[in-house]
Amino acid sequence: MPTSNSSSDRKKTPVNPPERREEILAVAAEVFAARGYNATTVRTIADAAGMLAGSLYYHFDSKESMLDEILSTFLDELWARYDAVLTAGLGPRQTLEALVTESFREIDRHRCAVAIYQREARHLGARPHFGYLAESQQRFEKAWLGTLERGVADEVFRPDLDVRLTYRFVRDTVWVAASWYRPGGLHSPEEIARQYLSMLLEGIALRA
Amino acid sequence: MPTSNSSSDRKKTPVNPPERREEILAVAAEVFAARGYNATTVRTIADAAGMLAGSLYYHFDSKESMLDEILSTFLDELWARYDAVLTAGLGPRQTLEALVTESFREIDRHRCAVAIYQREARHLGARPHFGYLAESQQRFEKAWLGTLERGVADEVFRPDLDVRLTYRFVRDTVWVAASWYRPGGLHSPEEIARQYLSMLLEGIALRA
Amino acid sequence: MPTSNSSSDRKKTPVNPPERREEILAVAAEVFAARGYNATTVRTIADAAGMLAGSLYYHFDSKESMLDEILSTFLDELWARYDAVLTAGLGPRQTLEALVTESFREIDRHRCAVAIYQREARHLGARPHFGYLAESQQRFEKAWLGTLERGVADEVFRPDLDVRLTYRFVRDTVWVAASWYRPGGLHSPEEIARQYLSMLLEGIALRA
Amino acid sequence: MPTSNSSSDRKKTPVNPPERREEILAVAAEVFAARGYNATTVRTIADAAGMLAGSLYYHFDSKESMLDEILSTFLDELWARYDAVLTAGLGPRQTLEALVTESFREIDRHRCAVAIYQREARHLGARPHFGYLAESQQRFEKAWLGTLERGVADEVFRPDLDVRLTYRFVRDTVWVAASWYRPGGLHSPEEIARQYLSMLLEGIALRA
DNA sequence: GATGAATGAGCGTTCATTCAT
DNA sequence: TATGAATGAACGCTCATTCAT
Repeated sequence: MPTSNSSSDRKKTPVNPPERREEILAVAAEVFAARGYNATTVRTIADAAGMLAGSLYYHFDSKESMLDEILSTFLDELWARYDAVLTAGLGPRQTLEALVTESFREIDRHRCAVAIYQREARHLGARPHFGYLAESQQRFEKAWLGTLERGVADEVFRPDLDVRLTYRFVRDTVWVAASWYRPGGLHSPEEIARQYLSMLLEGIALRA
Repeated sequence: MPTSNSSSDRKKTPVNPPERREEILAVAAEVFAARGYNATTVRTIADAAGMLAGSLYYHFDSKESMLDEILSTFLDELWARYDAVLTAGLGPRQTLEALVTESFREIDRHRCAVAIYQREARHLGARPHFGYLAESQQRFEKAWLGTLERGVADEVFRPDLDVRLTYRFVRDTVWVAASWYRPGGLHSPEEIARQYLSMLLEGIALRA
Repeated sequence: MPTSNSSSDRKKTPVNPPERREEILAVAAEVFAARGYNATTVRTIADAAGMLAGSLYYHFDSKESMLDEILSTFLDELWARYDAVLTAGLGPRQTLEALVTESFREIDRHRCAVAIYQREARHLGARPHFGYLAESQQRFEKAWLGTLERGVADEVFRPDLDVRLTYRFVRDTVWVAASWYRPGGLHSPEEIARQYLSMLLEGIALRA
Repeated sequence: MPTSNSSSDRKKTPVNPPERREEILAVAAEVFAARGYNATTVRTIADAAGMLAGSLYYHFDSKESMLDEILSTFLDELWARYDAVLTAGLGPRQTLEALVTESFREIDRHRCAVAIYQREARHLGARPHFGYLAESQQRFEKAWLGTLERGVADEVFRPDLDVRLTYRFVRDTVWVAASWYRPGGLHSPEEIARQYLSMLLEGIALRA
């Protein structure tokens, strides 16, 4: 189908300026993820983008606005996927599986943004402009905790589960994966999700 | 009564220097953990320690040397405990249980150091002076990976386990706990370890 | 009617370039006067002129060259008027009255240029390119001082006058008026001149 | 009188640290007055104070806080003197004379601050932190305008006076003097005041 | 004539560090 | 032991200016 082909081409050939912004943003995300936001200088970003520090300010208002755009773009997409899962009318186990899978997929697509989020969300959430980070955190907790609780109520998860503790364990394991995951490596996001879900649901002990 | 005298002196007049050092170090660990090493100024540490920034340099060579001492003290103690477990001749499941338990205990004792380690180890490991971080990382991997592999070989863990992936999941879940664990909270380290091990070994799904 | 036709064209299509220049110059003068030369960015001027900063450089060599043109245009006109007065063969009192009146008229016509001149002349005079500012200052002093001295010699001004001091007082009062004068306000330039001359010549005290 | 002598000495010998602040402030005022606040770099101030730019921040929060301290110190003193005059129960002519004299004295004491005030007050007044500048401006107008109006009512000033215009003329002449006055020059502040008052009250025209 | 994108110098400010007292 | 004052490098950012299109 040549039509869909040319439509995807349109996104890859550098026809229009807006792409420069996103190039810079990708570079910035990479550096923020590698060294931390505070430890990253705008000169480092500019170097990596092949320009001078001052030139960044033609495209962005500030270093912080780059961070903002990286994080909010990521969260917007994440929540689009999560909401699709949460409104699909799945049972608790299927919901859990879908959330885990989407999470690892998101790490695949936005590895840097996730890593930055992990590192900076807590202290950034305090600043008024980044209030959406704290909000997201709460929606997140509600989604996961609710799913676990529903699973216990529906008797698909163990009745003796400490759901708060379990929520934390799961949340951490999933997201921290951004710190070691490399796209194009041995495991696809779906494979990682499958492995993790197997461990989480069935445990690692061999059954008698 | 000379006993009570010397005891009250200890709090008012600086009898023995080592204590001042450790006070400062504890304060430094607290703020490093809260705000990140780079985002922490020596003035913040000094303020919290009730002195001026310059005065810290009587006790320490540099900001980095404080970080160094915090991390190496923690790792020394961690490895003392780990080595005790690893040389105790336990089976793989008991070894795993003991390592998890010791890890949560270590988080309880050195919460700040663990949090700092999590945040900074990767990029610090590159600097020659902090080579011991990378070394520790490797010993760590060997201990956990070996235990998992031994468990699979001994048929106490599932044969279909991807041990590398499992290692990463376990390592992350355990150590990231430092970011939310609060000493003196609802759960003791041992309780948290028990809950996590139950989840890890048996899974969260309800058995038929 | 070709006349009205060409007259309306002049406002819509850019027939002759010189007009664009002067539009920009007027805009620049306005913002230089309002915020000071140094505090004015070329972007501010360009915004107000409805173009991008870089585009200004098609019309002008530099920000400084705009300032230069504003000030020299103003001084050229000022001196044309002053010279007309000074060569008219008037007595000292009439000369003084005419200079004061022409000065307030000039403020009316070139308010911004006068305000800029007030603010920047002193430190600009040092730069070689703006030498004409210092020259103008000297011709200015000669004209006013000479008139005052002639007035004392001719016994139309008080013999106990400190002419240097009087010169400064008069000069300052006249030119600083540019900072509060608004064209089209309550008082015409001639009315202001009349009031000031009345005060200057007769004093404000009520005579017995 | 040795007592008054030693008391003035106490201000010149550099005994205590607070004086460093004021040295820097004096230097900053000098440079602000000479080149304008915006055009002055902190490096210029630091150079003139014999230190590096960063060192200024040990003594002051910011460049703006230096400006603030310069202006508010000046205004505090000015208003102390003005209030003394205004509450002394003098007649309008004596009040006018006293205000003019105090103003020139203030120029003598705080020449730089006055020059800075002249240049920057208008646009600074807009910023909330410098609201006191606008307030001062209003008190100022009230004091002078009131005195002139009282003088007209009491028939010591001419009945045909446009008091608003006269106020502006007087205000400008007095304060702009800061731009040419040099302490220790030919004329004392009192002498300048006497000359200006003579001109203002009696006029410069020779009486028949 | 004007734009979009970049340059490079310099700005106000921060901060780890030093050192005489 | 601790302080007060300074250093100097680097930081985020601004801005006059350039230039291919």
